[in-house]
Formats: sequence, C-alpha cells, structure tokens
Amino acid sequence: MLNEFDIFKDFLRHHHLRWTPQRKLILEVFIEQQGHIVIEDLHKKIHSQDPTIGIATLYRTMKLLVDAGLADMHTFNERTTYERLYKVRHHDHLICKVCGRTIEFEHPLIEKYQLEVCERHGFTLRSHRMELFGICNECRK
Amino acid sequence: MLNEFDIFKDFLRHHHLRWTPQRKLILEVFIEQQGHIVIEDLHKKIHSQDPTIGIATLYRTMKLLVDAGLADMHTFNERTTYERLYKVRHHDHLICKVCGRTIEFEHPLIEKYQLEVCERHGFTLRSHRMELFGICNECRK
DNA sequence: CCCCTTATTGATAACGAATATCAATATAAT
DNA sequence: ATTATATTGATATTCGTTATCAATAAGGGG
Repeated sequence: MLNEFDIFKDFLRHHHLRWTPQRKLILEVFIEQQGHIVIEDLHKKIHSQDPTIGIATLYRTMKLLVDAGLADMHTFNERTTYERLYKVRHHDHLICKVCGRTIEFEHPLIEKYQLEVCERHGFTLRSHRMELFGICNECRK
Repeated sequence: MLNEFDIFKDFLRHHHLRWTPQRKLILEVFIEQQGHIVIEDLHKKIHSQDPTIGIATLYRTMKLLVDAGLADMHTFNERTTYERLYKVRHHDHLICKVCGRTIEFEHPLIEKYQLEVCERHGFTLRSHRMELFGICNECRK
C-alpha cells in the first residue's frame, strides 16, 4: 500500500510539480502530528529542523497537501488548522466556541441517515462535513 | 412571546448598554435575511438604507447579537458568516460538487444522535453545520 | 553528464478582514 | 435639564495570509 510520500510524489508528478527537500521535510513533520495542527506550531517544528524554510513555503506546501487529499483545512475560532487525512478514519467534530478545543467523534447511525437523505434526493454522496458547535465541560464551569 | 427586538433590548439593558438607531437598523436588516450572511452583504444592505453607518459599528453590533444569543458566527471557507438563531428551523445542506446546487433538508433522527454525541462528551450543543457533498441527479446524467 | 526550461524558494511587500483609538455625539438615569 | 458614560464614524493599526520577484534548483532530453 502506498504511503503518504508516494501519494504526494505522484500528485506532484501528475501536476508537473517538483519533489523538493522543503516539501519532504514539511510532509515529514506534518504526518507525525496528531489531530488539528495550527500553522504556527507546524512552523516552529519545521524551523527547529531547518531554519531556512520560509513561512510562505509552508503555506504553499500545506495547500498542496490539501489538494493532494492528504490534509484537510478547517477554521476553528478564527484559527486555521490542518488535519491529517490519509489512513485516518473519517470522523466529525465537536467544537467548543469558548476555548476552541475540538473533539473527534464518529456515529454510524448518523452516517446511515445521511445516506438515506441522499437517496431520497437522488444524490450520490461523496463526502461530508459535520461540525457541532457548543460549550465544553471545562468552559461551562 | 418576545420578539428579537425585545430580547436585544433586554440584553442591552442588562449589560448597561444602549439601544440606538444604528443597532435597531442592523438588527432589522439581519433578521430579514435567510441562512448564512456574510458581513459584506449585510454592510451593502445596511448602507443602502443608511450610508452613514460605519463598518466598525456593524462588526460591533454583530458581536453583541452573538452575545445576546440571536446570531451565530461561523467561519466557512475563510469567510465569516452570521446566522440567525432565534425562531429559525434548523436545516442542513446537500451540495452538488458539479453544479453547486444546494438542497436543504432536515432529519430529526440525525439531530437526535447529535445530541446523544454531545451528551456523551459533556458538551452543550449550541448549533451545528452539516454539509453533504455529492453529485445531483441532473449532473450524473 | 550537461543543458535548458520551468518550477521553487525565501525575503519581503502587499493585502484585507477585523479591531483599536479617539474626539464628537447620543443616550438614559438622576 | 444635567451629567456620566456608552456609542458613533473615521481612520490607524494589527496580523494572518498571499503576491511579487530575482536567485536557485529540479528533472527531462540529448
């Protein structure tokens, strides 16, 4: 089975783009993260391994990773975060409106009824996004 | 039953804030909108009724409406949108990735399971967004 | 292996949405 | 009416993200 590096390389080749040391390092750092990652944190970690990589390259590469289907971009509480997609089980999000904390969850019955809705409307379902906004346990205290 | 104006007035009084013609107009324009509204559109509509109202006042008032529980703020595709909360039946969206057509739907069971997920995680649910992406009947032909 | 075309890079300028500042004005309690 | 203070609009400022650009690197063809 292909790993993320091969997928990204294929994506680049297919779009006449190039495999560079900077892209390699950014992907390396990205895939070892868990959950949602803020650009700022990603930049810190990358900077500690190679201080010459500019922030613009990081933004550009993250956009490519999204296009390649390896990352997903969200905006939570005015902060852009990236999430690893590949080989990660699909899940939805609980998002605290106060502290911005996000909790991942999955619910098979919700997925089932989504399909039901699609069938009823003659839709072929490809993907979905579900975000529940509220206030978490900690912030309600 | 209280309407949105009374609720907002109460909120203002309670916080030692003032009921002004600008806030009245902004609320008027806001509650006659449907779905998610971008600040830009709101500003246009308000400007056409009163060109003297500044953009800062609009931002300030929208924040108050959120605090008062009358509006909900989301960031979707890097755009901040406001959604009317009070007395509006919630619905979700089917979005065709080919033609962009959107179909609104609601499914009580999905809502029920959302609540279940929230309870399980100690979350107080305030709002949610569910978008199903796919291909519609017309575009599949 | 070397060319040569073209993608990529880092630095930095530019952009734009949102917020802070501030003097003038409006509100509402007294 | 008076007075304290919230509000306003204009504008400056902030800050995350993007565009620009000259120098550099990648990688396909010979």
